[in-house]
Amino acid sequence: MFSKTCEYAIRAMIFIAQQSRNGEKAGIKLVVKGINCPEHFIAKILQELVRKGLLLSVKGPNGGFYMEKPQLEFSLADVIRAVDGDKIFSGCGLGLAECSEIEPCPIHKEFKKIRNEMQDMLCNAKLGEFTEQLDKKLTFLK
Amino acid sequence: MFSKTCEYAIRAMIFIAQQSRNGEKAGIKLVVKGINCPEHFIAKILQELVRKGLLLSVKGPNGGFYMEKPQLEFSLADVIRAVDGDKIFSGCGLGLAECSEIEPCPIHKEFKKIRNEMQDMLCNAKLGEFTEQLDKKLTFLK
DNA sequence: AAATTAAGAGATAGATATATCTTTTATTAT
DNA sequence: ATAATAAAAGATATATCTATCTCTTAATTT
Repeated sequence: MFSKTCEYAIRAMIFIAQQSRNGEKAGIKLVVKGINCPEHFIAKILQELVRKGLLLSVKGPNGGFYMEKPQLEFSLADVIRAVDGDKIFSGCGLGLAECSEIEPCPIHKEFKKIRNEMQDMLCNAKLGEFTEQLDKKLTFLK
Repeated sequence: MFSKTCEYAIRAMIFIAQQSRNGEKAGIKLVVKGINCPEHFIAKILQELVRKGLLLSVKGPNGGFYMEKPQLEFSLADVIRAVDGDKIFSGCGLGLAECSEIEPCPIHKEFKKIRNEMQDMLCNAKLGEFTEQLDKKLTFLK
């Protein structure tokens, strides 16, 4: 569904959101421990997300990645769009370049319905929303 | 969503189903014209689908790919499973190996719902079902 | 039987995604 | 100021996906 990059990104962002809501910054090694992923790879991804403003960071001792109110309001859809672009939300299921209402592929309508549901779900899922269930160990990131 | 391989496979299979229902075999060049894809690449894919029994073929003059009743009954889900495996139907949205009801990722439930809808849709879409709308040029494969 | 046609099979090439390594820059603490 | 820390950046390696090429095998037509 999503690229590996995007999966790591979502998990890391939810993890960092959790840490941030609990008043902590997360260094890269803590992120790796928290979501179980390759260190250098997630580092690259987080760099990109910082550059795009979805995430904050500070260098040096006690540095790390963190979020403030505005970042905690970003949705999973925002993360996905930043990493994978929006082809998952808008592209044709059968890969047709010209697929549209006017020139639809055979599953255009059905696909659109499901994609819209997915998009709604992902747009409504804010990064800061997952903290409690994670703290209570009702859900997991690794 | 699906791999390029899978997109080509679905389009080719729907195209061949259309030809078959209209009493024709489709050679590889006709398939390429019908769905606009790389010739050698789709050839490989169709080989595989023949091997797996989702498609029939004959060599030599007037040969080509075709389907009979049983093949026309296969669903898009069958094609997808043959090409991409069933990770799309069963894998965790965030890539967790152990994700399950017992140890769910934060979006397990929501994802499952959408995936199930997609699976239903793809299981109910039989290859032989698209012929009429394609013949009438209400839908398109390229 | 010979020539032609078209799929099957295997090998190779190119592009993209995934992962790792090294060096640099910014921040903090001493 | 200096040393230590941690992210940023750039370069490189590996794997997988996508695409192409060549040769072989099977079937048909003449």
